[in-house]
Amino acid sequence: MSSTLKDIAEKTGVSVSTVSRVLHDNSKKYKISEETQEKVKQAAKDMGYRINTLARGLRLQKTFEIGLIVPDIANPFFSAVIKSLAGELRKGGYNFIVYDTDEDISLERSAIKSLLEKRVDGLIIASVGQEFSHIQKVRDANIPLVMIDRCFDSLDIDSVSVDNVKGSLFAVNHLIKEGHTRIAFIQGLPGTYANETRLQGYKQALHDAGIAVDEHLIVGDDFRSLNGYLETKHLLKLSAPPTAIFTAGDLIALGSLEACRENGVRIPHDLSLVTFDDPIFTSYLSPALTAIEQPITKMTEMAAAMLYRRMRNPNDERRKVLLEPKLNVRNSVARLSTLTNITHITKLEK
Amino acid sequence: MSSTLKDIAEKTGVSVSTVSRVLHDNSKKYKISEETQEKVKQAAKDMGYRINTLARGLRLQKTFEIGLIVPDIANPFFSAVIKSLAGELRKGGYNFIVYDTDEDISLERSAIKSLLEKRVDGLIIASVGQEFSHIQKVRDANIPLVMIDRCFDSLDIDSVSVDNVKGSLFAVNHLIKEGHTRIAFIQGLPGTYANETRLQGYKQALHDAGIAVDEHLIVGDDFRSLNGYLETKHLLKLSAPPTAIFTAGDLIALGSLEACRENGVRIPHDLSLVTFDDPIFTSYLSPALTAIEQPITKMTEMAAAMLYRRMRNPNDERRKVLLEPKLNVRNSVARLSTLTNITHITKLEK
DNA sequence: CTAGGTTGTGCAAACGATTGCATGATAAAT
DNA sequence: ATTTATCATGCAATCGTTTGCACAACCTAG
Repeated sequence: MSSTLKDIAEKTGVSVSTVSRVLHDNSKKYKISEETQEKVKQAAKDMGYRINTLARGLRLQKTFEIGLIVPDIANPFFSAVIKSLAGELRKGGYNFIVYDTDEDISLERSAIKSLLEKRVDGLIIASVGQEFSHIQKVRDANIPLVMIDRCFDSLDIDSVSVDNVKGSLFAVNHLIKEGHTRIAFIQGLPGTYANETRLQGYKQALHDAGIAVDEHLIVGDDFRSLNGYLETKHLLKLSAPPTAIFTAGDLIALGSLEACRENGVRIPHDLSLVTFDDPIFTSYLSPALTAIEQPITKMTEMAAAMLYRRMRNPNDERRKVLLEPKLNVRNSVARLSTLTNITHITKLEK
Repeated sequence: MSSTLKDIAEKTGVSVSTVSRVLHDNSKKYKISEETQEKVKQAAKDMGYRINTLARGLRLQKTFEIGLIVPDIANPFFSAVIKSLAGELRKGGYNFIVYDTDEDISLERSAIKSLLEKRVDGLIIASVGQEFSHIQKVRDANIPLVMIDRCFDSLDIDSVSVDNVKGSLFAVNHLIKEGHTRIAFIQGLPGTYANETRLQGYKQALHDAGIAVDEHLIVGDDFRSLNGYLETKHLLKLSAPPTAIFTAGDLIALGSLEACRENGVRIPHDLSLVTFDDPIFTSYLSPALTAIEQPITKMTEMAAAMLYRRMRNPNDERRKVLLEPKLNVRNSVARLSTLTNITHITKLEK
């Protein structure tokens, strides 16, 4: 179907080299005559020439492809990241290939393997977390790599993420300021960077306010909505239920909302809710959720910039960037007086 | 860094062919001795061998990659489609590469170009719509191709999409049954398959019920949320505003919700709302939205199956599959009596 | 008239893998 | 002892591009 340089060379009676230079070089460097250029270009058009990037990549040892690995494409946060990154990389002349690991570390490993086999020029990874030997290998193989959103403190790798500790502090302090003391935390996947740092911020906020951490109020094990649903049901059944819940991610919050609605628990009247992440729909929820927003555009701009830098200078010192999160106050948190707190508890115990 | 077959051959003292056969063939066919196999495999592991898919693809004229093109990754509907398709294709031994066209036909063209240059084995396209000469070219070049969600009636190409006309009928009939007659339609991008078919269903439902189509109630030009916001504001200002709005997509509905909230219009009390698409969060919105659900899993299963079939038998007759949509009734539609209708209008005119 | 420069083009190797067709070495059969 | 299978492996071409080097033809300056 698709013709090759050789086909065009035969048709026009010049050599393959010349055709290549006309079509892909800035052919001035080789001073091809106008006449030849025209002839070749015309033939290329007529014959529907289409460069073969496999051959080119093989020869050049460069593919102009960046690999991108995320834990969950369907998570609005990550789909926003992908979209934004796509634009960013296109500007730089790069294409990219996305892999979704479904929060599964073994899929993450095989995604990395696939991408390296494709000889991508660089990698941007939002890792599942938990474990990083496979990522260290990429680093050691000197393949340009930037971690985004999820990273490893103990690993010397370029990374850009939001200051999760600070985000949790914003969220929990807000709740405390509104009079809450029994604040539950529904976690995401334990052992992951995002989760551990968010948990750390949660604990620190309580600690700073002189509130004891109650381990019964720290629940959950997954960033998906089912986890939020189940754990909220569980929390509501506690003999001393929380007056507020802080969720580690947007999907968890959705699950939590569903559980509340099923149980007739009104937010914020009966229970306050704050969540990490702030996708487009939070402000349309019932009620509009108070949430921690991450600066996605800034994140992807920085990630792309860092990757370019690393591709140019493989041996610069590595950097870890922490960006500032933002608290968006909406209508899911109620001010708590001791009185309403008590009636609230009694009501739930019915 | 990464070693090649040649490196391993030199190290182990056998030929490149043998190494290749051990590592990639089911090496029984060539009866390589156990001893050699062990030696080669060990060396491969030691030297960190990693196949070069560029070289392999070049030689085999097959890449095991499928290209996927969607109009908007960040649209929950499409991110669900991508996710689902990823799993489906993985099962078949294929990887895939996604391009986001941002609802821009020129980006769609260049996405196709890129993917063909990468020599993907097949293409799945959710086209922006509007125009299809570039798609016809793919077809004519005999590259396996399936259209998903968005397709062209006049083009003989495998496609799978939901029955949009029927979806609109479900939605609008539901509104009519609840007593609505002034029903507005906020469109997506005009000229696209999804939009035109949904519009057609809208008109047909009104027609079947003997309600005249009022062109003033057909507004909008884009599938994004800003469109929903602006057009809703516009509709609310009409001297005879609608009692119900049907939106052509989920993001439009979000924008519509925002406009209503800003204007103090309560849903469903003051205005009823139904939308096409039913992403995870619709049931958590305020109020939970009555929506038309598309069978995403079935769509992607069929798309993958059709693509495999086309890759095997390039000349089978082409098929167009229409899947059944589903109406999910929630709380965004109110039953309308003439009386409330009037008070409603008066209120809005304040 | 010759040394040296410019212009326009081609040769051939290289990138890394695959595979049909030998081939040489044993083993089995006549 | 000779033919015939079977086994294990190697040779070399091929996929489509890129690019350093060579070279022929012409021009220019001394």
